[in-house]
Amino acid sequence: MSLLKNKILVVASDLFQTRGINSTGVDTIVAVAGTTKMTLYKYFNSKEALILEVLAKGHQDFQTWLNDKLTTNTRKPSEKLQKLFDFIEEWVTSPDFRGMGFIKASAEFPNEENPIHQLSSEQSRQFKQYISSLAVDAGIQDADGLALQLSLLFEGAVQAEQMKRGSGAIKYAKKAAKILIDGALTN
Amino acid sequence: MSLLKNKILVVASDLFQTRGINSTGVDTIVAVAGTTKMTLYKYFNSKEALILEVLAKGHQDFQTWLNDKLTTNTRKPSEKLQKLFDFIEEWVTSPDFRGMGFIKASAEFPNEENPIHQLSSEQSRQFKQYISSLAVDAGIQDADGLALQLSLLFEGAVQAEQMKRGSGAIKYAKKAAKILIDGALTN
DNA sequence: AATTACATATACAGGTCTGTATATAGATTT
DNA sequence: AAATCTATATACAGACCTGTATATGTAATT
Repeated sequence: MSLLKNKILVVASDLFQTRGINSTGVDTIVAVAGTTKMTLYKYFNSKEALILEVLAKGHQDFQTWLNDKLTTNTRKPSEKLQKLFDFIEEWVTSPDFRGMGFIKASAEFPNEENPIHQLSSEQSRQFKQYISSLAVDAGIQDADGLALQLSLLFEGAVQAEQMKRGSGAIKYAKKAAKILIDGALTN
Repeated sequence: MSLLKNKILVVASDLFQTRGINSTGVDTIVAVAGTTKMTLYKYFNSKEALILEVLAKGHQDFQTWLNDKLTTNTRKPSEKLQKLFDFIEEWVTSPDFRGMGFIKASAEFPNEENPIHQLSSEQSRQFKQYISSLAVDAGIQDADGLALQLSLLFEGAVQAEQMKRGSGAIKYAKKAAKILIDGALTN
């Protein structure tokens, strides 16, 4: 991928998260990225296409990062589930944390027929599915149910952290997750 | 309050939730409300002032509704806490449900210095405080901690329901809430 | 009947937005 | 040296946005 294209994606992602998607014009993006609109529209057919790529990249980066963390630092399958929120905490409390793309995007584009909303919804589904696979490996019966509950805690904590940095919500999300996981494991 | 002003508030609230705040122009609002911009700007100094009033009214209506439900249908303090998510489920699954105002608003206005963001943040804090007071009455030690966890579940479920109607997230949020509450009560 | 209060109708100023058109500069390749 | 590729610089069309100015209508009150 072109260096410039990547720069545009990185800058756009940051601006979307910190200022909102609709509030961020392409003029601002190219100014911060140090390029021009002509170049942006060479790599992206429209602003919507740019948004979709930003979302896709953000989700992919997060999933890759999380999966690497889990496979590198755990051995037993049940361990993955229990350490999940440790890594999520690491991610949320990092200074670079800017929120979860699909959460904000779905709020800014509430219409269910909007492509951006649909991608957000799909990413949320995939993340839940990923947690569910961890739960299945850990031998949990209602894996989808637990995955849904954990993803609620996750999305709630990210939401809280987006609303007020340093809220400490993730600490309590972690505690709640532990209770729910332990309960599901002993059943 | 003037009938027209109320009509504008109701229409604006609905449009903000279903199409997004930034994507909804005042022209659309007055067209749907069956009035004109002159009237709108007589009752509201600016679009921002309208947004703030819509948020305030939405939060007040919800809090009033919830509090009435709880005081009418419960006797013991601990009962309130346990029935909390029953009424939240009733609210979320109602056909009129359009999401929680402050969740979407904080996503569309991420800047912490923005008045709309600040009001959203304050409303989130107040709701958490309300749950905490229920927990205190129920004799729970770490009332604030449990309240935070329950509000995470709540915001996560609302987020999930906004993203995909009929996701059933609230059912599992309810189960998770029961586990957390029971655990906190027996400590 | 005249005044007052409220709402409508319409137009527009000034700004911002997306997306494109045109011309230019620099670097690499042939 | 000429051609090609990539990016820049700049301007602009067309649409939409907020907020206001002006003129008109209509109902209630005095």
